[in-house]
Amino acid sequence: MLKIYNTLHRKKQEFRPIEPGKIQLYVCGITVYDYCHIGHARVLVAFDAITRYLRSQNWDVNYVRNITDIDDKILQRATDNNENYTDLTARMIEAMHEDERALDILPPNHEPRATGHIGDILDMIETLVDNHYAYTASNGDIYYRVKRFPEYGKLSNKNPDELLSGARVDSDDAKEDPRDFALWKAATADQVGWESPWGRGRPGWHIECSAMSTCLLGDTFDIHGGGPDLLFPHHENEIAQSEAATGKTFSHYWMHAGAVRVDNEKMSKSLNNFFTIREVLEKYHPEVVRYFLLSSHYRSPINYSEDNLIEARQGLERFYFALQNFAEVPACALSEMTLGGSGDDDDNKEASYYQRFVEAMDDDFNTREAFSVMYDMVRELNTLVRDDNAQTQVRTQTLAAELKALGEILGILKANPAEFLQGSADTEAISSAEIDALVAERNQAKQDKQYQRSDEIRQQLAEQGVVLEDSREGTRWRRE
RNA sequence: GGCGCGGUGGCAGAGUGGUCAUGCAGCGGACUGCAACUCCGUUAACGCCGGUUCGAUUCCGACCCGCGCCUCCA
Repeated sequence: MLKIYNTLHRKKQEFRPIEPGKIQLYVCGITVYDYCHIGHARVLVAFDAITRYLRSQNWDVNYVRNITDIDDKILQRATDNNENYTDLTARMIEAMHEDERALDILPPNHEPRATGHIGDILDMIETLVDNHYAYTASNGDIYYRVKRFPEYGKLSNKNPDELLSGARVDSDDAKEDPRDFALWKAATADQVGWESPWGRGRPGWHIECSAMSTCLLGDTFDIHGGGPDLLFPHHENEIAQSEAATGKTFSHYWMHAGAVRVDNEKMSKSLNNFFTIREVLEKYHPEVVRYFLLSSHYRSPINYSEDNLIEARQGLERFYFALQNFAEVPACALSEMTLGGSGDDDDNKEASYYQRFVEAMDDDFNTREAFSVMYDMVRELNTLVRDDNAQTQVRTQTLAAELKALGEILGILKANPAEFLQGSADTEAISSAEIDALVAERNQAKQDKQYQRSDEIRQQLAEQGVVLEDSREGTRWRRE
């Protein structure tokens, strides 16, 4: 039974789909005015693992993740760069897609753009105006009338009256009420804008998500997700807009990822202490980044630091150490996964590794718990490999296949083990060819019982961060 | 001030009313020409104070500390 923590009710709830077997999922995507950072990566990776898992359990997931490609920050940045805003967004969208491919993030089913849905946005605003949930202000902007939506604050658990007295809301003279927010902003002829019944203008920040989600998923859908800082006001405003416009419940479940911190400090645009995905990937293998992001629960705060990334790499290496004993790991269908931890096939009382994995993931996507099941598999696998014999060969192969199949659900263990452990040569001081040559020389020395020379070479390579491992099959090496 | 989250062994990080998380690191042993990998064993934790209970890290209450949101940010 799948359980999901629902921000709306602040508790874990059994998941009940609107339509059996189907999940309509909307996740707030990126406002494309800059490169994606590690906080974006967390949301992307979390929902990537979640959708992969749900699909593995035969849910028909319709995953929509939008791109906000018109917004004040975009216009500001384009002005600063002295370029057309569409050139800026096109470049950033391309960069975002590169980052996603690098992290092995599967594309969503739909990736709507705000500028592609201006008509839907205007339709929704018109409905809101007609129903007095919105009004035209003296400055030509159209604002949402928060006072008319009594449930305002239900997602972020805020009292509307207290929001009114909250001094930090800037009181704009044009607004009836300081809590009101813009649905449409008037634009002059020389500014970016679209024609509308209320004159030329552009959409406000929150309306595009209401319009696009309704357009693609219907008035009511199953799950709405996003980053932690979108909870208020963005998601609260989405609810206000959509539920006022349709008169129906907007989303049944709300999921929010935890914040990413950097060296134990809040990461934010204003503190300018954020790392872009491309910066991070220059230093760490994409799977290390994925593993790091999935090694704590998706709702917990997570701390981006050198130490934690190194630890993540070491954790991932344990999987690859086990897998490198196989020339090729066969594929394994999830329906065929039956192996349990006892090592005894007749023992049906013990839950299989796969059952335990599913149980962990069904519990609000507990990826860390899922990893611990996989580590149990690693231990058994290593033991089987060490005590290699004819009786256990089938189980060994099957276990390796199952491990890899589970890794695939989380988007890891897809690399070639040797390549993963050897690292990428172009960023390293010593080339693979040089290493191979030294290894060959050392093996000759070993054969000649010239152990002093052999140790010299080991030492020399160790200083360059290369570790040698002798085995029956020969010497293999990896970069630390 | 309002709302919310959390404090677990050296670090990271799950979980549970009563023998095990897990990973990294440490220690002892096996393996190895030496190592690495691996395996076996092992050390070590549940912020503080009360309460409920036969028994609480786990439930309840108070307290202390940290963090987030309330303003653009995933």
